[in-house]
Amino acid sequence: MEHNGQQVGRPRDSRVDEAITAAVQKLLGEVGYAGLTVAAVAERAGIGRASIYRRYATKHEMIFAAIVHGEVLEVPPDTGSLLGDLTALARVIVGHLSNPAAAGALMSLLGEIAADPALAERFTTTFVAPERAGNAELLERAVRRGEMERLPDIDLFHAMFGGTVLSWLFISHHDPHDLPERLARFACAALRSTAHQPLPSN
Amino acid sequence: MEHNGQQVGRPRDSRVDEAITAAVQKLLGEVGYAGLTVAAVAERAGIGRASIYRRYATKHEMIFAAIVHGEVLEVPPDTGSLLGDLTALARVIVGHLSNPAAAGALMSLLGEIAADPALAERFTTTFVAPERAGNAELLERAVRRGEMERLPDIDLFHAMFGGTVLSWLFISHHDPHDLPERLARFACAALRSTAHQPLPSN
Amino acid sequence: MEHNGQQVGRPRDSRVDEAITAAVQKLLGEVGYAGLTVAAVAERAGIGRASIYRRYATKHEMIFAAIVHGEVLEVPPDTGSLLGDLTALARVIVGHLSNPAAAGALMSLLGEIAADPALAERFTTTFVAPERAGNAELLERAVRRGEMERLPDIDLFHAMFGGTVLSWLFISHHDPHDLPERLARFACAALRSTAHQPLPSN
Amino acid sequence: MEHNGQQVGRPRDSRVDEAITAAVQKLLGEVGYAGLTVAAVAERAGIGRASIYRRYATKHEMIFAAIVHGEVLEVPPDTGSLLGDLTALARVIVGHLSNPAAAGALMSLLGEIAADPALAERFTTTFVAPERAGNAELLERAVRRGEMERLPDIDLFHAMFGGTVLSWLFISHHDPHDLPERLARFACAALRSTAHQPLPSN
DNA sequence: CATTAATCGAGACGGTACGTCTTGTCTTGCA
DNA sequence: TGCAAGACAAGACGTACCGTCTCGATTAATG
Repeated sequence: MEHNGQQVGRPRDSRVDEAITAAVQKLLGEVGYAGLTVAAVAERAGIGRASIYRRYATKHEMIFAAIVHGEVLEVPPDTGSLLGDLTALARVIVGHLSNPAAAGALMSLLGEIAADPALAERFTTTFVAPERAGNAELLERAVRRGEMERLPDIDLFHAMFGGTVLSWLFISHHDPHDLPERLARFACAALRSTAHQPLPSN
Repeated sequence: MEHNGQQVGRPRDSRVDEAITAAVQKLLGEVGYAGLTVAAVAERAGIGRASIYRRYATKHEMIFAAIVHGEVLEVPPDTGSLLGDLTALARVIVGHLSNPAAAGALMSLLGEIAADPALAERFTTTFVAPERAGNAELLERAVRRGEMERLPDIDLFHAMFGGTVLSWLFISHHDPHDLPERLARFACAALRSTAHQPLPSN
Repeated sequence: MEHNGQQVGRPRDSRVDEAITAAVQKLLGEVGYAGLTVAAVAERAGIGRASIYRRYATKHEMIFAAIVHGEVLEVPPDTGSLLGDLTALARVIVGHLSNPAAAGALMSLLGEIAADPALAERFTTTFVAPERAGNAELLERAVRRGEMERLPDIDLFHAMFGGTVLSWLFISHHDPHDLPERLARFACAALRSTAHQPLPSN
Repeated sequence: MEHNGQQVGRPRDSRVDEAITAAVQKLLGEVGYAGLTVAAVAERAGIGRASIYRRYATKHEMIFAAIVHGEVLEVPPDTGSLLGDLTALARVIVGHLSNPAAAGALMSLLGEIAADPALAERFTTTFVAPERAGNAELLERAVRRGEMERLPDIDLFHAMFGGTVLSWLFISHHDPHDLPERLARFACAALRSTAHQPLPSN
C-alpha cells in the first residue's frame, strides 16, 4: 500500500494536459475570466470534466496554471545601455499584458489571489520572484557598465516598472504603442538621479 | 422624453441606497469579492433583493457603485514642497488601497472592467479622470513653486504613481508602511531630472 | 367620531369595478388562470393595482368575483316535458362552461376552493345553492306534471347533472355539441325508473 | 438518433425518483397545490433542486407525475351483479378522491390542463383512457350476465359516474360516506332502463 | 367656499418562488 | 488506474409576482 513514484494503472494522457491549457487560454480571450466555466473548457478540449478536477483542485488553479504556463518573463539580452535594456524590458512586459487572453484574466486572478493566501504564495514563487530577479540582473548590468554608482531600491523599482504598465493598460486604458520608450526614458532618468549619478552632459 | 418633469409614484427611499452601499462594503471585507452574494447583501441591509435589482442591473454594478461611492481621492493640501505633496498623495492612495474591504475587490473589479466596456467607461469617468486631474494639479503646484521647469508627462506619471502602489500591495504583497516615503522620494527625483531641472546643491 | 354608512371622502368610481371585471374575463381567456397577474389586469383595465386591492383582498377573490359575476344559472322556462326541461338545463350549463374564459378558470378556482374554506363558503352560497334550488324546481315541475311519482334524491341528481358536464368537458375533453340531448335522455330515463315509474311499453 | 443504444454516464438514481414522488404527495396534503414549492420538495426529499428539473421541465409536470403515479384505478373484481360492481367502482373512485393529498390538487391540475394541451394529452393517455376502458369492461360483464341487453353510451356513463363523484366532493362538498351506494343504485336503474330502450339515432 | 377624507394612477418596498447555471464530487462502462 | 459521460447536492443568479406602502393629484360631501 505505498504509492510512490512507481505509477500503477493507466498513465495520464499528456495530450489532455495540453488540451486543457489551450482551451483555457482560448476561452479566456473569448468569454473572459468571469465567463469561463469548467464545462466549457472540457467541451472545447474534448475531454471530461473529471479529467480537469483530477489535475486541479479548483477552477482558479486551472486558470492560474494556464495563465502562468511558460510565461516566465525572459530578461532581454544586453543592449549595451541602461536605456536600451529598460526599453526592451518594457516591450516584453507590454507584449505579455497586451495578449487579450491573459489580459483581464490577470487582474481577476490578482483579485482571487488577494482572497486566497495559498494562491498568493504560488503566484509569488512562480511569477513575482523570477521577475524581480530579472529586474535586479538588468540593473546590475548598468552598475557594471558604470551607468549607475550603485543599485537602487530594487523592490520599489520592480513595483514601479510593472505597476506602471499594469495601470497604463488596465486602469487608464491608454494605447501601449509608445509606452516602452516613454517609460524607459522616465525610469532611466529616475534611476540615474536616485543613484546619485551626476547627470551626463547630454 | 417624459423623464421626470414631476415625480410620479412612490419615490425611492434613500436609506435603502445607503443600506446597500454599507452592506456591500462591510461584506466585501468579510467574505471578499467572489464570496459576496446579492442575497447576503439584502439580508445584511434589511431590504428585499428586488430593491437592489431596481437600482443595479447586475451584482457587479452594485459592487462597483459601492466601491467607488465617495471614494474620490482628494488632492492633499499644499505642504510647501513637491516631496511633501507626493508623500501625502502616496499616503492617501495607500490608505485607500489598504482598506481590506475595497482591497482585493478593486482588482476583481478591474478584471470585470477588462471584459465590460460599459463598466470601463464609468470607471474612467468616475475614478480615473478625477485622479489624473488631481495629480496634474499637484504637479502644477510644483511648477508654480519653481521646483520643476515645466510639467512632466502627466499620463505616465499618473500610471506610474498609482500603479506602483497597486503592484507593491497586490503583486509583491510588501508591507506598505514606509512605501509613501520611498515612492515619493523616487518620484520626486525622477520628476526633477526628467523636467531638466538642475539638481539643487543639497 | 362615527364612521357609519354615510360615506365621506371621494366615492369609488364604478367604472373601475367594471373595468376590472372585464379585464379579468378577457385575460382569463387569453392567458389562463395561472398566467393571470394583477399587474396585467390593472394595465388592461387602465387603472392602478391599488384600486384592485382596495376592492379584493387577494388575486383569487378578484378572479372569483369576475367569474361568478352575474353568472347565476337561470332555470329554463317550462317546456312542457321533463325531457325538454332537462335538455334546456343541460344547454344552459354547457353554454356557461364552454365559455373559454371561465372554462379552465373554474377548475383552478375549484382547486383553490379546496384549500380555502372561506372561498368555499362563498362559492356554495353564491353558486351551488342557487343551482341546486333551480334543479329542485325543475324536478318539482315534473312531479306536478305527473311524469314522476315523487321527487328523487336531489343532492345526487344535482351532483350528477352538473358533474357529468364538467367531466365531459374538462376530463374527457369531448365535443359538447350533442351532450345536452344525450345527457337529458339518460337522466330522464334514470329519474323515471328511480322514481318507481313503470317503464313505458315501447 | 443516438438515443440510448447503451447507457453512458452515471445512471439516474431510482431512489431519487421515489423520494420526489413521496415528498410531493406528502406536501400536497400538508400545504396544498398552490402552496407547494420545488424547494420544499427537494428539501423534504433530501435531494437537490437540479435533480428535480433534470426529470421534469416544470413544477406542474412534477406534480402531475406524482399524482398520477400508480394511481391507475383498478377495475374491482366481479361481485356477481351490476349493482355490486358499480358500488365497488364508486368506492374505489371515492377512495382515491378522498385522499386529502391528491384531493384539491387534482382540481388545480385540471385547471392547468385546460390551459396546456401537452399536459392534457398526457392526462388523457395516462388517466382518462384506462379509466374509460375499465368502465367499459365492467359494463360488458353486466351484458354477459344478461343484466343489460346491450352496452349503453359508454362515454356518457364514464363522464357521469366519475363526474358525479367529483361534483359531490368538490362542488357540493357533501359527505362521501354513503355516496357509493346511492350513486350505484341510481346508475344501475338508469342503465337498466336506458339499455332496454333502443338507442335513438346511432 | 374652504376643508376634509377617501379615491385614483404610479411605482417603490420586503418577501419569496421560479427555472437556469455552475461548482466540485460521485458513479457508471469502456479501455 | 485513466478517461468520457453525466447524475448528484448545494446554492447563486436575475426575473417575475404578490400584497403593502407611500407619493402627488383628484373628487365629492361637509362645515
